[in-house]
Amino acid sequence: MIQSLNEHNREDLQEALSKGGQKLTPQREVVFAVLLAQRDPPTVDEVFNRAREVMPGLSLATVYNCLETFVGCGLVRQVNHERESTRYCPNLAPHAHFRDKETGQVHDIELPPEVMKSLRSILPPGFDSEVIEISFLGRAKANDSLNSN
Amino acid sequence: MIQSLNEHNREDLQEALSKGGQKLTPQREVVFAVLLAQRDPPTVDEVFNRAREVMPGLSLATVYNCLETFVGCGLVRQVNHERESTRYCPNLAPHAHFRDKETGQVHDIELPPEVMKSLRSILPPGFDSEVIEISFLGRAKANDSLNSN
DNA sequence: TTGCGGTTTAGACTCATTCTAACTCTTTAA
DNA sequence: TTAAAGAGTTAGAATGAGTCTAAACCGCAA
Repeated sequence: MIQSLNEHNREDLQEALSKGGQKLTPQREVVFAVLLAQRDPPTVDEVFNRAREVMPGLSLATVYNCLETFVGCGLVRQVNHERESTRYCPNLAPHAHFRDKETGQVHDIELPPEVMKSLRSILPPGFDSEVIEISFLGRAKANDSLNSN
Repeated sequence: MIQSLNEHNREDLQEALSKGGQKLTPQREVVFAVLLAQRDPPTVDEVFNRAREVMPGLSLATVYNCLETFVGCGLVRQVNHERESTRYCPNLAPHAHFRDKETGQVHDIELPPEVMKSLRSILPPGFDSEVIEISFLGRAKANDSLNSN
């Protein structure tokens, strides 16, 4: 079940939004709370359904808007896997994603700085990259609850 | 302009297809030739348009079918970038993709074995991965024709 | 109180991709 | 030689994630 944001998280959200010139709204609070509550990370549709339990009038368009706003403010990251629905994850530390072929679950994989460095080193001169996306596809045994929060 | 396949490439195609229990057809030859002629790598639509110059009756559905068949036979790789149209690339050596933020061009980046190894090493025990996708987003100066073939 | 800008809403729209059913071609069987 | 079967191709309809649009809403400043 989705709780509302605690003081700390609300302040973080507030601050990040106002830095980006955006306001804190009830809808944005709920959507953000959903993201923090269960870091699947969820698709827009999943966010929508979870948020509606708390705010039944919420519209899908608003969920898209909120998530886009969060991305713009650097609060969450988009995660794409092949052609599947985009997922949104509030983990901002550099990390890769592992997608379980069988269950479809997505796990965060920590990215140590030396790996990041070796990745950056393979770029030919003249290539400058801001974003690196790494995703694994495979099978994960047992460890079901690695990144449920 | 798209040339037809040379002996060597036709044989490769032929062999890969029959290994996968598939036949060589005129349409598959044309689509494969398009992929080899210009390794953008192209979207389905681009393949479709280029192939139609040579085979005007070709249908979009067939292009989708051919490409899917090639992927199944291990002849080409799908490349996804965010939510953009899927691209198809005949480079099977392990490589990452670099997408130029400004031009939208996609460049292949070679992946040295030691980088592959260090990537694999960050997976927690129990995680087994067959496919690793790495994509950079950024800016590439000047070197426009790095992987036009 | 009125007006304004930003936010939210429902529903229409877009567009890549998939599905479907008819058609063609090649091969095998009679 | 024809018939039946099976794979491949085709056009067009269907799907579904995401975007757009125009109207309604809300908090705030004049």
